[in-house]
Amino acid sequence: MVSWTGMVACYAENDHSKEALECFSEMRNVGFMPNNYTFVSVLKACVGLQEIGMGKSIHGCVLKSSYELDNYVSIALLNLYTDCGDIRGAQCVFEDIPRKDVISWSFMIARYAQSDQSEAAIGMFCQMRKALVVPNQFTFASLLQSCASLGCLSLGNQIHCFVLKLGLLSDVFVSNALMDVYSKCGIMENSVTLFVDAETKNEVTWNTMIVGYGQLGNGEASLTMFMNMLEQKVLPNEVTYSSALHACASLAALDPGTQIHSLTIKTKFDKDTIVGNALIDMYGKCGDIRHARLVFDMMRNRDEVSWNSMISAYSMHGLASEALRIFQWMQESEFKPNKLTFVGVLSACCNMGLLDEGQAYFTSMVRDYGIEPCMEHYTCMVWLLGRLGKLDKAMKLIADIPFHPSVMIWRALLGACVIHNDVELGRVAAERVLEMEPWDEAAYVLLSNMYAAAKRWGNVACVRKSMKKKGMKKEPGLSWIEVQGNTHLFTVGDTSHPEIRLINGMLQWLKVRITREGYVPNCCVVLLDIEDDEKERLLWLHSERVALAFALIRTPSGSPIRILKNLRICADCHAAIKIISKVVEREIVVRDINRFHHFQDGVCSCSDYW
DNA sequence: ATAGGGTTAG
Repeated sequence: MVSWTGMVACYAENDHSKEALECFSEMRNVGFMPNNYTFVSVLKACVGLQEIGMGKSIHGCVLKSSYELDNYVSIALLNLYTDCGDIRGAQCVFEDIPRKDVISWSFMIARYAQSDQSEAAIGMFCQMRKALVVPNQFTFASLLQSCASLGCLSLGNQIHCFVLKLGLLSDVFVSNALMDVYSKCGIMENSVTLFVDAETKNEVTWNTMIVGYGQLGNGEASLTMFMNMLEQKVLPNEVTYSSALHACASLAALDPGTQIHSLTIKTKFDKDTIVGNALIDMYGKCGDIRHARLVFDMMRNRDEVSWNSMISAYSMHGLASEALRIFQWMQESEFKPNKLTFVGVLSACCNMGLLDEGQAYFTSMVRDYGIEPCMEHYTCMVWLLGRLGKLDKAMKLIADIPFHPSVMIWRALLGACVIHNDVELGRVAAERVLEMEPWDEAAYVLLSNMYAAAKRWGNVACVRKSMKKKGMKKEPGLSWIEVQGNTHLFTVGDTSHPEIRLINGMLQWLKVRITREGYVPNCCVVLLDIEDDEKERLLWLHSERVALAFALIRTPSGSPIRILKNLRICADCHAAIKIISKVVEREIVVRDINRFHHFQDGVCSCSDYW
């Protein structure tokens, strides 16, 4: 009997699952009784072959055998059930274990945590404590994972104390998991403390910090962590690279992003699907749509995220036909469009004002793909209708939304009202926004702009007053560019730059040149109660123009210029930059709060619809 | 005699 068992075990251990199963059935045919070790080995082979049915029949054998459910066999069974997604089956096996030890408890907690059943994982831990079983580092690592995904700080603190009491903080898995809890709860200070005090650090330790900062929107800190990690000679893995690229994307930092891309090529991590997806996203968000597409084309193993990222990237750049071509191609591939795919597709239509197409995709999404529209889909449709001036239809759509409209929906409607000067509806939209987010300064500013456009200066003053009462200020218009690794930031009428005299000279020259090409200042965009020549002067102080002038001085001729700004680009700057792109023969990319504009040869990729 | 469990990402 021992030799039969030894054979089954040997096969199972060495990845010969098929032979293990054959050996097991032969053993039974010749009438030998399997023991615990035989069961463990053959169950392992079943999991390896995904032979769930076989596994369950062996479970039957185990129950019939004279052995009481052994802890080793029970773990093998738990593994079998959870591996085929039958966590309830596993729970039943677990309940029948006569003497549950720390390993069986920890196993169940781990599997609940991994299958997104955080509450169940925590429930198991409570039962475990009632059963007076002492948890170990494995238990805590899993428990903390659930705690992190729930973002439950009070529980995290309790577990932290417990960990300290048991002296388990020195375990790198436990301290990593605890750091993650604090970062998911938004308390990076605590994560930093743990990070600094950690006895042992591995690449996961660093990744947890990089990801933590990234998810809290602190791209700079995330990138700094990444650079420190390189300095400390800790080897990055695919998680590191994808997260660092994500930070670059959030900062629209093309240079660091490109450098990290080279690092991934050197280390071969560029072949990783998730890193590839992060590269598409990074290039897209940094304004380099051609490289985004290049990465997409070179990818060996795309997943749905790759397709979605490419569609969204094109959409962000106003290249609706490219976005829709990728969507078409996706449908011909093995991947099925999901919710996020349609967010990309609809926003592509939205960015180009393709009303019929947008409506058709919206209908098809529900009818052909069975996807229930979510808030993002409705936001696209409201903006699509509203932007085209169909404000009543947009309003009707909002009324038809089966759930409570989010602040994004009202913001979209408000934006459309501003463009079409619908003061009354705009006021309603602004009120809704401010009900939900009383500190939304953009809503106040848009409302005030609308009143100003209608020359209702009394209302303007009123809005300004209520802002002042709350101690809120208008978000200043900012533009920035990256030149040789340095970021240069400009505000409206900025005179603080050391090279301001050169910049002003360049602006003067540009003004003369584009006036000769037919530029006429559009003073309507200056919403102040002042004279036209003063308005004209103010237009030339807009931050994007100052940034552009600086870029023309400080970047090599012929290279593309990338400008980032925090607000929507104004109509006059748009007109001016179009002509400038022709005069200076440069490609000028401007990313405003919503999207990218590619100016070249006197035209913009947005076809003047934005 | 011998066999079992864990963290990070789009």
